[in-house]
Amino acid sequence: MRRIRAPEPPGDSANRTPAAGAPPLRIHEVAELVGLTPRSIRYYEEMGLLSPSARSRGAYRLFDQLDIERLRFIKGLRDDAGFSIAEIGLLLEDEAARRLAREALASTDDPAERHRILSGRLASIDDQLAGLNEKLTRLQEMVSELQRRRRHVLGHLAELAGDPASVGDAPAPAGTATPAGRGVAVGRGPAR
Amino acid sequence: MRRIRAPEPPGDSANRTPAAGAPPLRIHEVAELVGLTPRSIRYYEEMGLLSPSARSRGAYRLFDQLDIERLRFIKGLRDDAGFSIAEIGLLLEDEAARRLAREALASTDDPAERHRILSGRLASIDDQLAGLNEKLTRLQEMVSELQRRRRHVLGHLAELAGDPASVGDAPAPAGTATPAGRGVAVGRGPAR
DNA sequence: CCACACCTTTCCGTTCACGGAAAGGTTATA
DNA sequence: TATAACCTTTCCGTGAACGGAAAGGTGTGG
Repeated sequence: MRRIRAPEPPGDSANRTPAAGAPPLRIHEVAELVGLTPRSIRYYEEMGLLSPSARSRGAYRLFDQLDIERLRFIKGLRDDAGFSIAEIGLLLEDEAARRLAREALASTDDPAERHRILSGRLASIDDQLAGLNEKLTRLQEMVSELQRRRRHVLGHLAELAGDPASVGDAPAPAGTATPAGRGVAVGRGPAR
Repeated sequence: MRRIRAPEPPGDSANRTPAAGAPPLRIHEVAELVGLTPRSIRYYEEMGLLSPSARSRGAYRLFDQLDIERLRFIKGLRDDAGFSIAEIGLLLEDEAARRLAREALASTDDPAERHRILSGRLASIDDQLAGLNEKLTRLQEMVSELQRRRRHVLGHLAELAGDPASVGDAPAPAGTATPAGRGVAVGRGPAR
C-alpha cells in the first residue's frame, strides 16, 4: 500500500516553477498516472477544481507535479471519502481561503481585524470537522463490527481445524489492516 | 449527539411480529421520522433495499420499527459513508447471506462443508474491510489535519488575547468531538 | 356520505458525473 | 512532408437517484 503524502492539498496552479525538474505531462499521461480518465479531468477543470493549468502553444493542457498531486487529492476525496465534486470544490475553495487568510493575517497588526480573521478560520474548520467526524464515526463503527465478525469466523475456523486452544477468542488480530482482500472492494462501481 | 445503536443492520422484513407494541406507520410518517422523502423510500424499495413491507387492505405501505431502523441504516450509509444505493444493496445482501450462512452452518456437521461456508464468509468480510479501511484511513488523515489547523488557529487566538502561557501549543485538545459546528457541514447538498 | 388528506402506480423531467462521437487542430516520428 | 497518435471544443447520450405531475384509489372525521 503506497504511502499517502499527507492531506495537504496541492496549491493553486498560479506561480508554478516552469524550470527543470520533471517535464509537464499531457492529459492522457496524468490520467493513467492518477487513475482517472481524460474526460473526468476536463470535467473537474470545467467545475473549477483545477485552475486552468498550463497550455502548450497548440493549446494542449500541460500538467506539472502539483497538478498531479491535486488530482490525486481530488480522486481520494471522491473515492475514499465519497464526496461529491461540488463538495470537493468547497473544500478546495476553503483551502484557498485559508491561504488568503494567512496572507491577510500577515499584513495587519490590528487586533480586532486579526481576531475577525482567526475566528472565521476557526468557524470554517469546525464546520468541516463536524461533517467529517460524523462520517468518520459511522465508518469506524462499521469497521469495528466487521472486525468483530471476522474474529468470530476465524474462531470457528480454528475450532474446526482442531485447535482447542483457540475456542472462544481469535488468534490473529490483524491490526487495522486487512490481509489481502481480493479486488472487489466497496469503492464505487466496477472499472470506474 | 444521539447514540447510534450499533451497525447491526435490521433484519429482513419476513416474520415480523404484527402483534402490539407500536402501530405501523404510513410512508410520510416514517419519511419525516428518518429524514427521507416518501419518493426516496419507494425508490429504495424498488431497488430492493427494503423487502416489500406490509401493506394495508388498500395497498398502503405500512412500516414497523424494523423497517424504520433499516431505513435509518440506509440513510446513514448513504449520508455518512457516501455509499451508492447499489453498494448499500450489496451490503444488505451480504447481511442476508450472513444469516443464511449461519443457518447452513447450524444444519451441517460435515467439516468440509463447514469450512467452505466459513471461508466464504471470511473472504466476504475481508473484501468489505478492505474497502472500508481505505475510506477510513483517508478520513482519519483529513480529520487529523483539520484538528492540527484548529489547534494552530486557537493558539493564535489565545496569543492575541494576551495569554503568553499558550504561545506555541494549543490550550483545548477538544478530543475527537467537534464543539458546536454550525449546521453547514460537509454532508451532501442542502436540505437533502 | 362526503370532503379532504393521504395513498397508489406510471411516467416524464432533472441534476450529477461523466462517456462518446464529431469535426478539426497539433506533435513526434519516419 | 506525411502519417499516426495525440489533442481541442462542442454537443448529445447515459445511469443513478431521485422530483413532480397525472389519474385514480383509500381512510377517517364531521
